[in-house]
Amino acid sequence: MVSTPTPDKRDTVKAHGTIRARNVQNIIGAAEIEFAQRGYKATSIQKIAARAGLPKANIHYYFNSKLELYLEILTNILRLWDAALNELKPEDDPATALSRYIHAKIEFSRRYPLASRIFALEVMTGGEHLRDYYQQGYHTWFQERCAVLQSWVKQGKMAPVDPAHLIFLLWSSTQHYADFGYQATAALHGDKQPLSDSDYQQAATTLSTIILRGCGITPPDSASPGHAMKP
Amino acid sequence: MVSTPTPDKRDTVKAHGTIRARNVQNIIGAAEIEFAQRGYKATSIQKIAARAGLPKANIHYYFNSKLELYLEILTNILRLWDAALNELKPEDDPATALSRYIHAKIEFSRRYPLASRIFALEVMTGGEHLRDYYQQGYHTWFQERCAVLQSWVKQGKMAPVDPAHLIFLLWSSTQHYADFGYQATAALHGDKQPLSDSDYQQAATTLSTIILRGCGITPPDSASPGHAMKP
DNA sequence: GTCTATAGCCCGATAGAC
DNA sequence: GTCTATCGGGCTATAGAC
Repeated sequence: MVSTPTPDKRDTVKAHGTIRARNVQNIIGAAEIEFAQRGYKATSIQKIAARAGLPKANIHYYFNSKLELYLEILTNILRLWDAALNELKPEDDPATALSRYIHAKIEFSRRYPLASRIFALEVMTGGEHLRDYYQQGYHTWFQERCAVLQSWVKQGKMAPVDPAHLIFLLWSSTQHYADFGYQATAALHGDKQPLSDSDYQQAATTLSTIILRGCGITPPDSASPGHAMKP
Repeated sequence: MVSTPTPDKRDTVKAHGTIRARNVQNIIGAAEIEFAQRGYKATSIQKIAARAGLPKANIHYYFNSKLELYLEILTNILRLWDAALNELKPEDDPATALSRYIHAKIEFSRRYPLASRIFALEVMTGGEHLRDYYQQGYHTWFQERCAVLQSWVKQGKMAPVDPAHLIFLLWSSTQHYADFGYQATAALHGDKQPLSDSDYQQAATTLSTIILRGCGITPPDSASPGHAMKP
């Protein structure tokens, strides 16, 4: 899920970097599982090494420290994280744009629950390693995203709702299926069988239905095209 | 926030238990802060003792192990956690019942963010200490709660939506302000000033508006009493 | 590039003086 | 009831043989 870190000794060895790349990927994959299961501090390099099938000193060979490995993973998550929201534009039709956004986020929860959980654990434990990220223009970026939703309200495309809290609603309701997947499974199925594809589909359509109607938007594929909306 | 654990030596000392009770409360309060900040495994007894202003051996005097102290706190949270949802009854008017539920959960996030975060961290890291709780009738309890919402649908009190996913939506959207409070603060205010009372009010009214309208329910205090609803 | 051995630290838990 | 001292163990990180 990431490019190779600082290359070294390009000349002495054959060095197409294939061994390095393979090991780095292996370590990152194992680390994602472990960090998602316990959070940064409670995860030991020993466990990561065991999952990767390597002696733990090898982790230190590719990543100078536990923190460096963690930041490598966390930074990659952040890069992906806000991409979806950036695609919302003032000229969009909110019916299709919001519905697509909800389905995309649910799909993200289904496919990359580890990334979602690593991010959530980081935020919930104080976001110590996100301080720079949040202080470098995050507030203004968020305001710009709110402005897009606000422009839909002004154009009469949706009912007047607080854009910031609507965004929080979109985030929380969709990420719930990754972050609280264990609870959702226990509630829905009781047993250990994980959430099925149809569970995720049902989640996406239910959320779309409620949130779009809640914003006074007629769903794109809905049956009743003439549902009224208050100014 | 809890009763005293196993009492001992009731006879030899004066023993109104006032010293014990005070120390236990002090330790639990400090432990809640620490567990909420880092999760169970990453929290050390040393940190708890430091925050409580005691030598760490004293924690072991009142609680035999770190796990016992943690379970004491976690169990108390669980006791409170589902009380609000249990108050929803088939004969209720969903407009007032759901609105009240949303406001109550937001208020809970505002007043007890530590409890919410401890619970969330526990679930997200696999719920190792919740296994008994989830396996002892949790599934059937959840189904009963869904049945209440389903009865509202059948009575024509609200639009047909999947009750389970509606409950997930209610949980996730309200707990978001406790669990992701740090992110919400960064997004709304940029600076370090925490979420204000008016932020929580705005959250509650926005969520109520969207979710109730999304379920085809006319808000209790709303202006238009005749808003139509699909069967 | 790989792996063993170990230094140096912090942890949970306990013993025992006061 | 309180607190110091300490044991045994797991941790991050590094040194150095192969």
